[in-house]
Amino acid sequence: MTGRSSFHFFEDVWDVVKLIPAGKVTSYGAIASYLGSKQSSRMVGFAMNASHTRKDSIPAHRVVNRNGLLTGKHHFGEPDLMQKKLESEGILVKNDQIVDFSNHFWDPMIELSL
DNA sequence: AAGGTGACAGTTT
DNA sequence: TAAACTGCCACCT
Repeated sequence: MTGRSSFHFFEDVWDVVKLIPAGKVTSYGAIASYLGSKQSSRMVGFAMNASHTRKDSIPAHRVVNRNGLLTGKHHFGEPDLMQKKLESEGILVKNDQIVDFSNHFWDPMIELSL
């Protein structure tokens, strides 16, 4: 490694997001932490924004902030589309917040560490 | 080419 | 206690 920062942060983020099972959700910070840059949670959100430019279907609706709040719902075309998708997977959302968030939380650091 | 932006999170004042 | 600042790194103009 001669200082070559070939970090495809976005691709790594998308790869993790695609591994999130239906009915589960995770946070930006959890993904960033899994990638080794827990302070880069903002980039994870930005990667979600860029996910629209990808041909691959990124389940961005399974990624919320650490409060379980659907902060990115505004980027799904329709404001309620994110909530609909989550509810369609069995996740109950109330007032833009995931009910029983910790019960549906999927930590890549743990699940992918096996 | 350089600067500003962004769907967060943690720390400090 | 709550509010504000900083860190982080790729993408867009």
